[in-house]
This record gives sequence, C-alpha cells and structure tokens, in this order.
Amino acid sequence: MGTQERKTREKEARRQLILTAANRMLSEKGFMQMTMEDVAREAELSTGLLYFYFKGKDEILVTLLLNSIQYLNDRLRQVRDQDGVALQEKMKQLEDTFKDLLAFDPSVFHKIIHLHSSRNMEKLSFSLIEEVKEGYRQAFSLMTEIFRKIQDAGIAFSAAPDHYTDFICSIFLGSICHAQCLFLSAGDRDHQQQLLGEAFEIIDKSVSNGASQKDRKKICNYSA
Amino acid sequence: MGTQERKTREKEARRQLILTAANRMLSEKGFMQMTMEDVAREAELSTGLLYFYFKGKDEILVTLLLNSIQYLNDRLRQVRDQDGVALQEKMKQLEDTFKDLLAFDPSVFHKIIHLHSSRNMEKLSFSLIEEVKEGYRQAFSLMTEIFRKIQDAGIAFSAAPDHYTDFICSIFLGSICHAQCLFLSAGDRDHQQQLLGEAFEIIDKSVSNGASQKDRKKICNYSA
Amino acid sequence: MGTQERKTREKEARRQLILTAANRMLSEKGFMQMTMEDVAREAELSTGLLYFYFKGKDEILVTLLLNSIQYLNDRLRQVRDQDGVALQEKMKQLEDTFKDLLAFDPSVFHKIIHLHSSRNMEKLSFSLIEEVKEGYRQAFSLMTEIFRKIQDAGIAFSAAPDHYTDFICSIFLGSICHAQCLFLSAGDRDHQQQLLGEAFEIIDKSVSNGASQKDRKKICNYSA
Amino acid sequence: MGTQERKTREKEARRQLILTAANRMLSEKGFMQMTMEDVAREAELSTGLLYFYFKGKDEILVTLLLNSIQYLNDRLRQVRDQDGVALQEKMKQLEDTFKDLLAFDPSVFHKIIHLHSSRNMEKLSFSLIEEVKEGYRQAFSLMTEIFRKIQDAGIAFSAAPDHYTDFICSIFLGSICHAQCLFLSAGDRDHQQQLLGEAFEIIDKSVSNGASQKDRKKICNYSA
DNA sequence: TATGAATGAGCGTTCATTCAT
DNA sequence: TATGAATGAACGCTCATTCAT
Repeated sequence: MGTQERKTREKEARRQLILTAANRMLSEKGFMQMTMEDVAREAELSTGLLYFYFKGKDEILVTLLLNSIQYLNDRLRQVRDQDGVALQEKMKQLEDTFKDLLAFDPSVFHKIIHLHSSRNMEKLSFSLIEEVKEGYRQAFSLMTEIFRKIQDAGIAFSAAPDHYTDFICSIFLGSICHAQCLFLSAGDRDHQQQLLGEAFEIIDKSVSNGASQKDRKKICNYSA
Repeated sequence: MGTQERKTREKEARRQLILTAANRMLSEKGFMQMTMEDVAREAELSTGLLYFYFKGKDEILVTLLLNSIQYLNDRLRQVRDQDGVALQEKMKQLEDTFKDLLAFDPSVFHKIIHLHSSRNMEKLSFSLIEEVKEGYRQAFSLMTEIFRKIQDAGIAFSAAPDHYTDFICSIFLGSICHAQCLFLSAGDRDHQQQLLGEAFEIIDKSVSNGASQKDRKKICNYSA
Repeated sequence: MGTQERKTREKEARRQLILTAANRMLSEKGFMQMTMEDVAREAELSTGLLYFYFKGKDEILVTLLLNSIQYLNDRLRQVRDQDGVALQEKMKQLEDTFKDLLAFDPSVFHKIIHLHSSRNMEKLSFSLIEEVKEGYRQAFSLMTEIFRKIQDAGIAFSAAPDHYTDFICSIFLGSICHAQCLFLSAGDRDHQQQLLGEAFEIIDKSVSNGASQKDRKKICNYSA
Repeated sequence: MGTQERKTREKEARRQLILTAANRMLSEKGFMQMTMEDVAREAELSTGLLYFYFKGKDEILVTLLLNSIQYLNDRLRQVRDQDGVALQEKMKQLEDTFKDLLAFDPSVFHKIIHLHSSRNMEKLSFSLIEEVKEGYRQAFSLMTEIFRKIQDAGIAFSAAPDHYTDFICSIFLGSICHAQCLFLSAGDRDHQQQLLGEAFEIIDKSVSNGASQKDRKKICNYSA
C-alpha cells in the first residue's frame, strides 16, 4: 500500500540524512575526531537513532565508501561501454571520472585510508567487507578492460593494461595525498583536481608519443 | 665540558631509543592503535619519561617524519649533485631513492597521512610544523631541480619540471596507498615496491619515447 | 456483551503470548541479557505493544513469577488437602511438587533472584509487590500446614513445622544454585532435579529414622 | 630495597582499598546497579585507576569471590585437619565455617549468582575462570573429605559423603536466598544466619538419630 | 632524570521507554 | 490497539597526559 511505501521511502531518507551528515562531519573533522554525537547533532537526531540505522560508526564509514565506489564503477562502466570515441576521448573520460568522483566525495581518500587502518575492519561484518572487496575488484577490472580496449585499438601502451590500472589508481590516490602536502607546505587550497589534471596531462602526452610511433592513424578513431 | 657533552650525547641517544621504539610500534599497530605505554614498553622506559623527551605523542610522530624527510632530502641532494650520468640513470636513482625511503621508513605514508588529519596539528609547536613545511619545500625544490637538469640536458619532457615533481610525489604516495587496496581486495602482500617499480617503468618508457623524438643523442650523456 | 467478552479474552491471550515469549527468552538469555525487543520479536509483536500490556520489563518478570508461585501454591494445596496417604507419600508429593515447579518454570530461581536484586522493586507497583508477598506467604503457610499435619500424625520431626518449611525452601533454592556451581566446576548439565532428589532422599531417611524411634506404627497411615 | 618493598605494599593496599570499596557498593546496590564510578567514588579514586588495578568490572567481582572461596577453603582445611574432636563438634565447626563465611562476605551469594549469569564469564580471562573452578573443586573436595572422615568414624550417614557435600552446599546457598524471600514477605532482616542455624540443627538431629542406631559409643570421640 | 601511579575527559554503544501515526 | 521509529540517559572502558616522589 501507499502508506507502507511511504514509510519505506522515509526510512531510506533518514538513512541518507545520516549519511549526508556523517559525510559533512567526516570532511570537517576526519573519522577519528568525528563522534557519533557530532553526526547526530548534524543530522538533528538522537545518538541512539544512529544505531537503529547503522551497526556502528565503522558501518557508516564503509557505507559511505561503498556509495563512492558504486559511483565510480557506474561511471567506469559508461566509459567502457561507450564506443566510437577517440583514444584521447577515452582518457579524458577517465580523467573526468576521477575528477567527478572527487567532487562527489571529497573525502573518499580518507575513507579508504581509515578502512585499511588495520584494526578497524575487525568489527565490520564479513559481508560488508566483501562488498568493499568486490567493489575494488570491479573497479580494477573495469579500468583494465578500458585500457585493454585502448590497447587493442592499436595504441602503443608501454605496459600491460593491468599495470596501467595500478598506475592510474596510484596517481588518483597520490594526487589527493600530495595535494595535502602541498597545502601544508604552501597553504594553497584545492590542489587535488589540479594535480590530477596535470598528471593526466603528462600521461596523455606520453601515450600520444608512444602511440605516434606505432600507428598514428589509428589514434583518432577506433571502435570496440 | 666533557661531562656536559657526554650528557648531551646520552640524551640524544635516549631520544633515538624512543624514536626507534615508536617506529617499531607504528609499523606494527598504526598511530591510533599505538599507545604511549606501547612505546614506553618497547623502549624499556617509563611512560612519564617519554614526556621528558617529547611534548607528546604527536611530537614523536612528527619527529620521526622529519627524520624520514631528512633522509629523503639527503638522497635527493646526492642525486642532484651527481654529475656525468645518463638520463636513465638519473631516473633510476630517483626510483631507488623512493624505494630506499620506503625501506628506511615503511610507515612514512601513514605518518604523512596522520599529520594532515586535520585536527592533529593544533597541538604541535609552531616551530615543528615549520620544520615539516621546510622539509617538504626542500624535497619539492630538490626534485624540481633534478627534473630541470634533465630537461636542460635536452630531454623532451611533456611538462614543466615542477609538474613532474608533483607527478612523481603523487605516484610515490599513491603506490603505497593503492598497494593497500590491492592487499584488501586480493590478499597479496608487499605490492608497494612492485607498484612503485612498475610506475617508474611506465614513466621511463614514456620519457624515452618522448626523448627519442627530440634528441636521442643527448640522452646518454649529459652534464650539469 | 459477547463482543466485550471476546475482547477481554483476546487481550488475555495476548498477555499470555507475551509472557510465554518472555519466558522463553528468559531461559535462553537471562533477565539482564533479554531485551524488550527480544521479547517482542519472539512474540511476533512490536516493542511498543509490550508496554500496552505491561508497565515495563520488570512487570513482565514479576507476572511470570506470580504465575509460578500460583502453580506452586495450587500444587501445595492439593498435597495439603489430600488425605489418607502415608507420610512418605506426603514427602514424595512435596518432592514432586518442587520438581514439577522446576519443570514448569526452569528459570523460577532467576526470577526470584532478580526480584530481590535490591533496586529492582522500586519501579514496581505497590499492588504487584503485595501479590508476590502474599504468594510467598501462602506458599510458606501451606507448607507449614503440611508439615504440621505430618507432625500431628505422630511423626517425630526434629524441629518445628515452620522451620521445616524454611529448610525445604532453602534446599529447593539452594539445589538450583548449587547445580550451577557444579556445572561451572565440572561441566555437567542438569543437576538441578538430581540434586533436589538426593536432598529429599537424605531428608526422607533422616525423617524415617527419627520417626522409627517414636511411633513406627503411625507412619503408614494417618488421616487429617 | 625497603623503598621497593614499600611500594609493593602500597600497591597491594590500593588493590585492597578498591576491593573493599567494591564490596561495600556490591552489598549496597548489587553488581548490575554498581557502576565503576560508584566504586571509584567510594574508594576516593579516579575511575581510570580502577582499570590500572583490574581488567574490568567483572574481574573485580571474581577477585572478591576468589577471596571468599579462599577464606572458605582455609577454614575447611582447618576443620578437616583438626583431629580428636567429637562428631558434633565437626558439624558445629562446619556450621561456624559457613556462618563466618557469611560474616566475612555478606554478598558471596550474589557474587556466585552473577558469575554464573551466563554471558558474564565470556569477558573473563581463562586463568581467572580456572581459578574459580579450582576453588570450587577444592571446597567440594574438602567437604567431602570431612564427611568421609565422619562416616569412617562410624557415624551412620544416610548417604554418600559427596551427596552430603551437595546437600550442605545447597542448604548454605538456599538459606541465603530464602532469607531474601522471607525479608520480602515478612520484612524482617538478617534471617540468613538464623536460617542456616536452623538448617544445621535439623541436620544435626537427624544425624544423631541415625548415628544412635549404629554406634552411639563412637560418636563422642574419634580420631582420623 | 626517572618512575609509574593517578587523573579525568571523552567515546561508542545499549536499551528501556515513549509517542506520533 | 498496534507499530516501530525515536529518545536520551547511562555505562564501561581507554589513554594521553600529569605529578608526587
């Protein structure tokens, strides 16, 4: 019935409310400094209610991370499935994907970091950890497929597709981290997007260069 | 006086004892899980004494980080100042520098991460923060100098030297972080060095490619 | 009216449903570990509804205890009123009564214990406490009557009937408690009934012995 | 050195201070209602310090229980080893032992009860649980030895010594529990000692009766 | 210098109870 | 009657830091 449906919707809305509030506090204070009371206050709810919707603090974090992973994978799937585009376009799409992920979740890096902070996973349910693992695997797999497609199109990559996946992942994560170092040393803000952009620029050029040696004609247009 | 000198030396030795112990615990448990009592036990000292040598937990962390930054900068200076080597050699030296940094301090990444964890710097003394900033600046500056030298030697870089600095820093930090993701998703160990190696391989090739088009003769031997 | 009556009946049925569920959870988890949500889930009702039928968690416990007390008193009345049986038979009936009480409510001991746990009675309504008191008094009174009858029949008891009441009550409660100690120390199960049986055996024999000295002829058949 | 020794003594004194405070609060409020802050306040210490001396709330309880068990076993050993006393004396000594245990630790019953409250032992260290088990076993074993000695002396017991052990244990525990029932129903205080006394009186008489039939001469004086 | 006992604020979490619907 | 989301006080426990000796 409509009533039942509305309730379900409202419950989901509450969950989202909490997640949004947690995300705000997470960006503001970091995971360790964020208390459940912070989240409750930000969401204008009682602390107890948080535990009605989530098993605990860690589950909130992981749920948020899973959201971001899903966002990334959705975008990666689009990039993979979109045919008839030029190589540079594919790389540009990848760059935009990561930039948008960063806009979608500015603290995705910190979520990943905390999740891996050894002792924090022990309290998580097995299935939730599995979801994260699966999310990671899908992301890696999708990226590798994309790189393979590019390579199959004749572009001369200097390494195997899965190495490119690792390479791009490292650059994504590293750009965020290095941006913080720059922020500390120079005081500027928001280098993340910029660093990512510059890194992709370097990669793009080197790829074009590499490509040029093999099959320059094939660069512009290839189909899956 | 000799006595005074000996005292100073012994004090410094104690500090090192604590730092070494802290480093061990840091690798073992991570910063949040490491308690001051852990450090004291590992150093076979009392907790109270830690506060005689260091202002607090954070200061220990930052001191350790400064050590690692200094190690890095020393190495970078050597790379910069060593003349008469081929381009590939310079890149290889850079790669080795970072790999050695990782061996020298396996938890350097986590130190950086924690330092930036927003609220953790408030308790630190101004001068200590300045030291870190200065260390960062020097590292960036040294790397940029190195890249500039390479570029000056006629190697066709696809970007400005300081962008390469950011690029390499990102890759260094990102490789460590991504290695953890791989560890979670695949269960393998110790991808850090490997990922870093693969990343440098990709860069090397692209640089060679780029270089080859411009001035292949100049690659092999250049002098500052 | 019939409708009214049905409603009353249904309401009582609901109460019983809750009580039964609570009893199950009580045996399974113990009072402190049993949450109201446990009870609600077990009864397939909502938590809120529990508070329509009962003032709170403690009231459920006490209501269950009252049930068991009533069961005991009903049985004791039967033992008291049944004439023309031998002495040993009376003692056997008493033994069976307690054993059946234990079967009827395996957690009666824990209910009693919790009720007495000092601060737990403060929240209970005056009348409910009075009911428990009255139930206790009736049980003690009934048992004393039974012992008096036995004594009046010429059996040489070594103590006054009310002392025997206390004695038997202590043995009943103590057997349950001691069974738990044995369970902890030896790991065996279900000593309750056995301990109770052994205790009664000891009592029986000593009573027979004592009796034999005075008036053995009167043992076998006496009437109230 | 003297200083070291004094420190050790003072530390032990602190432990005792906490245990004493906990015992007071335990009698006053019961285990569940007693908070660590209560104990700290009563001992005029900070809550944190409690955790320096004890692993947690449960460990305090068990330590107190172990104290009482040790007290009991010491007394039982004395009873067992004292030769050349009459049978009645042995029984009287047993009675006094339990009465003194009750005076030594008025809440020993509640400690036992809580310990057995299923889920509470999970947090305890294995060795501590083993100590309790061993304490129980020793008590049972000592009592059984005592009863065997009495029986060997020619006293006609109506049951095996270990059944008598169970019997006496049940009566001890049951008397305390039943005293609470009486307190609730009648409002009187301190029936514990009295009930225990009455119970022993009943047992004594029945034993004397039983004994008289076999070997009255041996009652008065026997040696191990 | 060195010790380690002492502090105490703070946090994650639980759960009996209430209340809007 | 019935629901179940919402409340919020309470508690056990941790640990960086201090301080008397």
